[in-house]
Amino acid sequence: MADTSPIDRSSTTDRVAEGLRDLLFAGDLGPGEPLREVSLAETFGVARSTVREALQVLTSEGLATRFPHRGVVVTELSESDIAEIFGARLVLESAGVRAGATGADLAPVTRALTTYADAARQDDEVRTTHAHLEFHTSLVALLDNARLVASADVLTGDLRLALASVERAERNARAQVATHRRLVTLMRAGDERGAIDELTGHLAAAEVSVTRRLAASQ
Amino acid sequence: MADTSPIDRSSTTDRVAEGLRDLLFAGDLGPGEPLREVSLAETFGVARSTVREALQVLTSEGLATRFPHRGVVVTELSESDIAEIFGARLVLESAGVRAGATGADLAPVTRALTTYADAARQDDEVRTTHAHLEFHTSLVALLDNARLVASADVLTGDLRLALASVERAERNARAQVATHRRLVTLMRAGDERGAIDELTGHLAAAEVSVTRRLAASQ
DNA sequence: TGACAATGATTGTCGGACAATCACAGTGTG
DNA sequence: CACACTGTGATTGTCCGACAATCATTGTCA
Repeated sequence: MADTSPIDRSSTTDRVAEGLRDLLFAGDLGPGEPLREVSLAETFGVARSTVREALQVLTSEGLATRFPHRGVVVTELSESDIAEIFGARLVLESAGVRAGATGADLAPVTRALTTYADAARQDDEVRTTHAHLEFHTSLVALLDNARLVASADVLTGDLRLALASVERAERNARAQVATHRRLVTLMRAGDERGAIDELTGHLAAAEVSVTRRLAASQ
Repeated sequence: MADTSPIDRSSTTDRVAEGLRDLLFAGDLGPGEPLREVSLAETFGVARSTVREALQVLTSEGLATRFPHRGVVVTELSESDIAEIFGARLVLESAGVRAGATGADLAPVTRALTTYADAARQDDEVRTTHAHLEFHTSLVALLDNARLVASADVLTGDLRLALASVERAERNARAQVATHRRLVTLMRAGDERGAIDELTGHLAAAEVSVTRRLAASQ
């Protein structure tokens, strides 16, 4: 349990937070489920104060929500939350696409696209989803702005959380990849308008897909 | 000290965090200054664990920075940090301006502009600065997306922090107001391109101003 | 001068304690 | 029977004290 790796620079709090993130993303803890301090302290073998700090980290990332005097629960996303997340992503990613269509170095994006395509070809759902999100992050990264990338990461984290509890069937993975490849091509050609349109369409489609799946899971 | 207001729903941690924010924004605690847990606990009359939680809040807001085993210090912004902040603001606010130029209700923006102009007319520097930042936030608010507004708030918070230690001479307040008024006019006219250009120019000018002042303060 | 050890300050984590608050079940009353 | 009230247990919010680990600094010695 206490894996004291060669050089473990991370604090106990960080490790607990990481462990909790894993649980959430794996779907072991579904939205709305309470995160009790004492019980978590026991399972992780740490003090309650440490768990509290870890929970505060998760809360500041939006993965968990604190209700005063009632505890912390796994964040539940409403339909309007989903809409907000996709709206925010559109703002950030389209700004990245604009930069990409007007000169920014596209190498990182093409690299992300390649790994995405590879994962999809191998029908590895987990890796595919991850690579997909990585690709979108790479769009924001075109802006060369760590703060914006961090914001984008928070958004995708929230999404992963919402989707963890839902069966992640993305049968048309190949078609998805083609869409993204088209986006990159448009950027490379400097077609700003076209690239933005492609992105907008893709995100809109993804939003309805996510919303529908989420609604179905209740 | 313990002002038990009529209905005080806030936790001790929240109050300490708020107190710390006040100290930072007032410039009482300059960038780089350490925030010692025990000493803060004594001055606020609370336990060290409570201070730790408050410090974690400040840290997650970017106002403070934690160096493992060495403590928390007031965040110091480098020149590249400033550039990043303004870059991020441009992304968020120009998206808001786009929305404003294509139909979004401009009432909140005009209201913010009015209070800004009032403050500037009265030569109230503190209020003027605050209203100025409020105006820019209102641009992002046009997107009707709480997550993006929160991100914008963090950015302006970082800026306020950087400027707190610098003498806040904004002698040309009237000219500034005129710039913003022009921006609103362009939005109202639906001149997307023009409004974006106006915003871009304004932010660029502000960036050099801030950078210069910050460099001079060393 | 420069490597090294001793020292003091501070953080990271632990454990326990207790009041305040919440959720809920049981009780009594109209 | 509906409804307000009260008691009870669980949980959080906050406090306190403790101690090892780490860092910064100072003093020592080759």
